[in-house]
Amino acid sequence: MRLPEGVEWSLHSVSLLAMVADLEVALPASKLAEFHDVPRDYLAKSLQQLAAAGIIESARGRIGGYRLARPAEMITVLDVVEALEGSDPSFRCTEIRQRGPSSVAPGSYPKLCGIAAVMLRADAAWRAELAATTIADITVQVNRQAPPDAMKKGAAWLQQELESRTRS
Amino acid sequence: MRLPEGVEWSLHSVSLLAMVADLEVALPASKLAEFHDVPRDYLAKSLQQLAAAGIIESARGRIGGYRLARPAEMITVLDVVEALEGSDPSFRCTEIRQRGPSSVAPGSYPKLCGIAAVMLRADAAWRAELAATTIADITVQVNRQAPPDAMKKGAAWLQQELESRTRS
DNA sequence: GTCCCTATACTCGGATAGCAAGTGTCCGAGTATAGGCGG
DNA sequence: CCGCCTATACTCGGACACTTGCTATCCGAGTATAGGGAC
Repeated sequence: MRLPEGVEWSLHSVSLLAMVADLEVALPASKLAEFHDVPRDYLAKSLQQLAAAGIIESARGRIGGYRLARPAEMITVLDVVEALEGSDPSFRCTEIRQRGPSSVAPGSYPKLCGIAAVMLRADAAWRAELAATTIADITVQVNRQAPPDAMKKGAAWLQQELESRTRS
Repeated sequence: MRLPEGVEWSLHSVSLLAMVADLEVALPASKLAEFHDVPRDYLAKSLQQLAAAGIIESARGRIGGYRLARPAEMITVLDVVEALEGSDPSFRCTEIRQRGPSSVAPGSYPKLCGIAAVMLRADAAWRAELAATTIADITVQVNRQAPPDAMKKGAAWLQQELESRTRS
């Protein structure tokens, strides 16, 4: 069981979008990919899913790109993960208890077998933990813990790249 | 992110082994597969992993098969899952924060970036939930909630299949 | 000088290959029993 | 009749195809700007 790379890239990208939200500019997928040094076109695939889920907004055209669709405080890590992975639990009960030589009438089984119950409980705990942190929390921590030099370099790179992209 | 089918099959198989532990007989993979109506050879693959992890014991030969390696109270659901999936977290941080135009000397970054911290926290919560339930808990719940008819049919089938398998 | 129009450069979006992992199956290695043979 | 030996039937264990989903890439659709031309 492995989460796709796109999850990590998306979380970093959304966090970056949150940090530049004040600038009122849209960051194109190419810049997001370059900033994180990841494949542009594949990252774009994930960004499209985030846009379809209403987490970020896309704008086409010359000064197009992506921006947050709502404040970072209202975007949880779970929102991002579920936009990419879906909301189905990782464990899927195929009801094998109802098959084989011990099977009886389907209606006589309890709704959920004990094994599925445990797995779903664990899945719920996982999601609850992801829902407890917002993108805003991430940015606060980044601003607090990231190396000052890295912050300056990143800000400088962004400012240079975004010159002549002032929103009319 | 999807858990393999083998996880479900293994949990059911281990639970069944726990319920017949008193009989002092070994259940072969073929019987376990038939009981759950799943592919025998592929289930065997999972059972081998469980045996390698020390959760169940295998015996070859005419009256061979699998049995629990220790009491069901000492086998958690997490033990079974990790025997199959490994103990690596589902999220793997590739340290993309250290790449791209904002990168600085590797030593200056905090040990764990905020995003990885959240994901690993969620992973820990998932594992903690799985570790809180033992196979013995599962069997208790099965004995309590399973349809009595199914229990009887299963017991009868087992008794017939296991005739002439009395452990010397 | 001002307005409008067109060409352009840049963007997102979906469709198209390559690869790893999950899924399913097969055959060989190993062992306890059952039957036959010899004493 | 009793003990030993061999053949057998059954088991686990690892090696071999197939399918699904993740990874990576390409090309077409759409839009705001910039420049040039007409008034």
